[in-house]
Amino acid sequence: MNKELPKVYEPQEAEGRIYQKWEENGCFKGHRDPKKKPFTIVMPPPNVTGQLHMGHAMDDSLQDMLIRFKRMQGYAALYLPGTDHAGIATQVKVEEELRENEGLSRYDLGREKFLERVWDWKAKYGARIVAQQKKLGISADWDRARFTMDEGLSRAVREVFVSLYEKDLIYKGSRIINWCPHCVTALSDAEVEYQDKPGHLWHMRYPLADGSGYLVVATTRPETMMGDTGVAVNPNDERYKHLVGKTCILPLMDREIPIVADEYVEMDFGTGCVKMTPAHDPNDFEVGLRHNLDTIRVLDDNGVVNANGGKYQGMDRYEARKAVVADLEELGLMEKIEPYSHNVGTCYRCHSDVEPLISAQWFVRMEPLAKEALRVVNEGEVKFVPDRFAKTYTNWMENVHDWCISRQLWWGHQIPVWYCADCGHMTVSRTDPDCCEKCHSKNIQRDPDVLDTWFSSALWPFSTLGWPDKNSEDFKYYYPTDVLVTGYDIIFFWVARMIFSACEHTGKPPFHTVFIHGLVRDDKGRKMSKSLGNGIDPLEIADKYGADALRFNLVTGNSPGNDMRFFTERCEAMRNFANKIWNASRFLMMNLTIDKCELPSKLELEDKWILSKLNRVVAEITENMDRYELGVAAQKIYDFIWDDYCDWYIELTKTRLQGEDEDSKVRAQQVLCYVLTEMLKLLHPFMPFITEEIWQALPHGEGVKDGDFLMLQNWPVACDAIDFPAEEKAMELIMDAIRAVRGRRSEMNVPPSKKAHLTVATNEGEVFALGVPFLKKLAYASDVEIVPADAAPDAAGKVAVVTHAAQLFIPLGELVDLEKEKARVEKELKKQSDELAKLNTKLSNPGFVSKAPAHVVAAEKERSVQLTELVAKLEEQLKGM
RNA sequence: GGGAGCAUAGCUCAGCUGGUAGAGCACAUGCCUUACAAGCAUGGGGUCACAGGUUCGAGCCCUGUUGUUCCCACCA
Repeated sequence: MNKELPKVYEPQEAEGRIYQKWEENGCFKGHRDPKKKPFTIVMPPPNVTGQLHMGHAMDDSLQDMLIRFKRMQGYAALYLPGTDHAGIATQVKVEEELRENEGLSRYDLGREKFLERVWDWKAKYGARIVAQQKKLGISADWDRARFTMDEGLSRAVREVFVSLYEKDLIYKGSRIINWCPHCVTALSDAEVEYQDKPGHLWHMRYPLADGSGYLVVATTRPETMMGDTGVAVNPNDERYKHLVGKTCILPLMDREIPIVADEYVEMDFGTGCVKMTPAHDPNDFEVGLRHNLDTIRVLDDNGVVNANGGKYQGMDRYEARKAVVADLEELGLMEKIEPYSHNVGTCYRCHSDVEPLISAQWFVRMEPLAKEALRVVNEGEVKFVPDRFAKTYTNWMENVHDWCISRQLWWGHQIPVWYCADCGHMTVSRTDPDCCEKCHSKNIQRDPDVLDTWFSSALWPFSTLGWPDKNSEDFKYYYPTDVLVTGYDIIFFWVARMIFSACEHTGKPPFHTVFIHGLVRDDKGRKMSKSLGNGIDPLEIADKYGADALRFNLVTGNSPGNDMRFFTERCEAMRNFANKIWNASRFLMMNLTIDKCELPSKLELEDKWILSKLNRVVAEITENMDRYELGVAAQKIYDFIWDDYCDWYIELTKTRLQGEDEDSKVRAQQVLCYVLTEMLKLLHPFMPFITEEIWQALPHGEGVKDGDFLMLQNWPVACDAIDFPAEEKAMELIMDAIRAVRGRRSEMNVPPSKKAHLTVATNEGEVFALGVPFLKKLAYASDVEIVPADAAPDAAGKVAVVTHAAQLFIPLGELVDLEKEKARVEKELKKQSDELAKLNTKLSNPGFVSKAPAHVVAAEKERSVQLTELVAKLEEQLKGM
C-alpha cells in the first residue's frame, strides 16, 4: 500500500496542481452553517493599478494563515477577496498609457469613452492580481470577489453619502484644501506626505503707504505674494505696535494692504511680520477670517499664475517664484535670502508639491463620527495587535479634521448631487432624479466630481456582505467580521475610516481585532519602490523557491508590527526546510507497510518521548496562533520538525524499522506516521502546498475518506493521553549521553566508522538499558555495558564523559592526547563548579528561599544536587589523570 | 513641537505573563551514517547601548542618558 514520493519535491509543478484541486472541490468556499461559528476576514482590496508586490504577499499570506487555521479549527471560515478601483492611481495610469500609445488626453476622449478604457484596464489588471494571489496559495472565496465599483458596492456608497448628507454630516463648503496641480484634484489631509526640503526664507520689503519707511516680511513662497491681502504682526510686539492699523503697499502689484495684529504671529520667528495670503495658506485663511481680509486666488488648478497675478499671469508657480524674486531684487526690495529647510506637502500619488488653495469641495464632518470611533477602541471593542497602534489611532482620531471627499477625477463614484440651474437648489438623492426636487425644473446638472477612493473602501467590511440590503443573509451571518490584517501605513487612510463608517451605518464596529504588520523592506532596509528599482517580485521568489518557502519566510524572523528586511537567502533556508520535510516523508513512505494511520496501544520510550513533545507543541502553537504570534508558532513547528522529529525521532526508530521484530516495526511506523500527520496539520497554514501534497500520499486515520483534503482536516488538540512527562525526561537522559559521547569523539577527531566499547556507570540502569540500541547507533558504540554508578571502572586508559545521569567510558586511550584531555576536564570542572557556586549563593540567600515561588526553589535545589554530583565526578576523574 | 519603535552572536533578527541567553545565515572541524551535501555531527562566538532604580532574582518592569528609525503637527 506504500505509495512512493518522487525523489525531489517540485513546487513549480505541485503548487498549481494542488491549488486547482482545492478550487475544483470548493475548499475555499464560505458556507453559512448555523451550527458553526463564523470567522471572517475581508481582504484589503489591492488596487487594480498593477501587480502584486511583496507587501501584498505578506499581507495576504498572514490572512491566509489565520483563515486556514480557523477553518481547520472548525469555524465557518470566510475569506472575502476583492479589488479597489483606486481612483487617482488608476486614472493616472490609464491617462499615461493613453498619452504614450495614442498621444491623447482624457479630454480628447471625453468622459464616457475614457471610462470605458479604464474599465478595460480594470478587467485586465484585476484578473492578473487574482492569478498572482492564487499562486501564493491564498484560500479566498473567489466566487464572492467584490470590486469597489460593483453595482452593490456603489449602492452602499450612494446610501452612505445621502444618509450622511441628511444627517448634516456631509456638507459642501469653500475652504482651504490640499490641491495637487499635477493630478488636478483636491486631496484629503491623509493624502499629503510631508517631506523636508531645502528652500529659502526670502526677506522682502513692503513699503509703508504713508511713506515712512518699510517693513520686512519673511516667506518661503514669494510667488504667492500677488495674493497677499494683508501683513500680520503679533499684538504684543513692541517693534510694530505703531504700525497696526496702518497700510503698506504690496510691491509689484501696487496694492494697498492693511497691517493687522494677530496672536498667530510668532515674534521671534523671521522678522515678526508675516504676509497674509488667505487664498493659499490655511493659517492665513484663518487670520483673514478674523480680520476681514480679502481672498485672492492667484494660482489656477494647474499651478499656473492666473489673471489675478498681474504680469506673472501664465507662468508656472516655480517660474513665477524666480521672476518675483528677480524683480524684487531689482527694485532693491529684497532685504536678504536665507537658506531654510522646511516641510513641504507632496501628493502621495505623484509627489508633486501640494498647493493649498481655497476651493469649493465636499466634506465629511468628522467630530461627531470620531466620538464613537474612539469609544469602541478605548473600550476594547476593537483591539489593535500590537496594542501600541491603538494609540496611533486614537491620537489621529482625536485631532482629525473634516475629510475632503470630492475629487476632480472621472474614475470613481460620481457624487449623487444635482444642481438646479434655475433655483440653485442641490438635489441629493439615492436614485437619479430627472428634475430639481424643489422647483421641478428639468434644468439640472450632476456634480461632475467623484468621491475619494477611500470613501468606498471605508465601507468594505459591510458593503461586500450585502449591506445596505437589510435582508442579506451574508450580512446577518458574517457581519461583523473578525480580524482585519493590514500594514501600519494605512491605519489613517483605511482602518480609521472603516471603523467610524461601520459604527455609524451598521451600529457595530466592523471587526474585533486589527492585526497590524510592518513593511517589507529590501536587504538594506530601504523601502521597496519603483523609483529605486529595488522591489523584489514575490512571484519570482515563489517560482524559484516555492510559494511555501516565500510564505514561511514572510512570517518568521520578525515580530508583529515591525518592518522586516527581505533576504533571498532566507527563502533558500525555507526551501531547504520544505525539502527536509519532503525527505523525511519520503523516508517514511519507503518504510511503510501499514495502510492506516493510528497510534498503537503499546508505546516504546522514544515513542512516548516524541508524542509528549508533540502534545506540548500542539498546545503552544495553538496558543500562539490565537494570540496572533504567527512567527513564533512557525518557528516552533520548524524546530519540532527539524530537530525533534527528523534529527532525533527518525534516527531513534531506524533500528526498529530495519530490524526483525515485525510488531515493533509496525508500531514504529504507526507513531512515525501519526506524528508526521499531526505535524503536517500544524504546518499547513504556513506551507499549504507541500503539506497537502505529502498528506495526500500518506495512509490516513479513521474518518478520512478518499478525496478529502488536509486543508479541511481538524486542527490538532492537545490531550493528556499522549502526555508522558516521566518518559520524556528519561529519554532526554539518554540523549544527553549520546550528545556527550559524540562531543568527545568529535573533539578527538574519531570518525563515526570507528565503533568503540562503551561503559555506562549510572543509577538510571533501567533507563539506559532501554537506550542501548540508541547508544549503539547514535553514539557509535560497538557494545554497551551498564554498571551501577558506584561501580564505575577505573578511568585509566579510557576517555570518560560525564553527564548529570551517568559517567560514560570509552577505551580510546591510544588516541588521546593526555595533556589535552586533562586541560579539557579542568576547563569543564571550572565551568561547572562556577555554576554550582553561583547556584549555591542563590540558595543560601534567605530572601530567595523564602520569597521565590516554591517550584522555582525546588528546581534550583534539584539542580544543585545534580551539579554537586557532576562536579564530584569530574574531580574524581581529574584525580585519576 | 508632540508621539512611537528600535539598540541582544560577524550579519539579519526571535526571546510569550521577570526564573540557567536563542534561530537562520556566516565561521571552524569531522563525516558521501542506505530520507535529505538543499544534508549529518561537533564547536567557537554575546558586559543583552549606557547609568541608576524596583526585586530574592532584570534582556524583560521603572527613571534618566546616548544613538537610530518612523508617524503626527498650520510656525510664515
